[in-house]
Amino acid sequence: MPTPARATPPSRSDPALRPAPVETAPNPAGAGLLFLREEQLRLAQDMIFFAYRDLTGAADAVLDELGLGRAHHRVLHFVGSRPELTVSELLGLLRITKQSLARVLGALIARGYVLQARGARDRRQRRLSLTEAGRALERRLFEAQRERLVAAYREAGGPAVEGFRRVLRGLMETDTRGLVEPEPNRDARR
Amino acid sequence: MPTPARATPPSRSDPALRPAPVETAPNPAGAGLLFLREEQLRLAQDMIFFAYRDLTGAADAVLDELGLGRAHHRVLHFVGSRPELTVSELLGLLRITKQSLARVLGALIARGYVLQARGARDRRQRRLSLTEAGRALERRLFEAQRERLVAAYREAGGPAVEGFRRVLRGLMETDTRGLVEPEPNRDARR
DNA sequence: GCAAGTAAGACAGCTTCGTTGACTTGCCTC
DNA sequence: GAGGCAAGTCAACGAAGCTGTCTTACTTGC
Repeated sequence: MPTPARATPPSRSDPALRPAPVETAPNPAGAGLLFLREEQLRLAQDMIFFAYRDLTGAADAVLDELGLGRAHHRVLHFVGSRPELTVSELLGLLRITKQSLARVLGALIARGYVLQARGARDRRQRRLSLTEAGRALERRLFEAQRERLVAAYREAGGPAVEGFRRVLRGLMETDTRGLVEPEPNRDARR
Repeated sequence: MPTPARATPPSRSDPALRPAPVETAPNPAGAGLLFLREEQLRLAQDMIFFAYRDLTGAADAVLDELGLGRAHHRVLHFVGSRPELTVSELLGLLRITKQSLARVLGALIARGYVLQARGARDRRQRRLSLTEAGRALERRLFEAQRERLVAAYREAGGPAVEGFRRVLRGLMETDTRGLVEPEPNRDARR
């Protein structure tokens, strides 16, 4: 889902913009172990889009101020939470090409937000980490989103959060799920 | 969160790329009506990113085949589920500028996927809808994502889905929530 | 009936962020 | 020492955002 953009809504007014009800047989009679009517799935698509759009958008003010883009934010986010990350690991997380990353990462290094250090075991690698300024910026960006996250979790309540995680986990590709496991049976080597 | 991109992961290998544990006081003792430790929130950010990235990516094969992009998909999606949508309503949903939309929408009209018709009550408006070809394409795109959605919902189970919705709803801006209400107390006028 | 405001679209130009392919350098592993 | 992987670089391109200004057609309110 391409990044929802950053325009100020030209007409935010009042819209009664709910999705039209789908004209299907009203619950295919017996089909429903789970209410997987198409309309439900489409609603999920909408909600994921809106949530992503708005959570993302919450950090824009900070980014604009510094002349950075959302791509920079993503890099700061991942480098921040996974210090010693290598370039190719980062590429795999973001799922973009080396060239796309190079521009963004280069800018962050040039501005003194990110550090590179040759890997100790494998000196071809560049292990990435945040500088002090990088940590500070990442924190500002995080804070900008934090309120929204906290409010959503708190309003929804504990069991809802548990369900939220379960579903999101199922939406991810199987080989990515290991990155967000609750139980940290981590082993030493990378 | 800018659109996750469409590159083939250059090195998808094996990474033990979990986020590093945050060194904080291990659960601020009594603070937790809800486990809102920072680490939990960061995990949510990761999961939302990955889920969005992968759900979005599921439709790419179809889009590539037709030389369309994710922006086209978003337009087809919203026009498909909200027939008679006006241009400014669509702008409000996508949160992009008129010019950005014009390019994408223009392409879809030129290729015969989307129709415009002057509004009956207000003839300045152009109400959008899908042509037969547009409906067919939108369906193909939907099917490409459906499997993933169904699997996630089914694995997670009913209560989890309910929680998933509650949290997503809380992440959205308040004035967008009305668009995804379960109870349709819709009124006639738009 | 006219003025003001709104919906849509067009033109011009820019930026960000994605893409490809080819090539180099350094380093590890066998 | 050969082969292969990690990283970086150059060149060129394309998609999809953004800005601001302007026109046209239409509605609405006075």
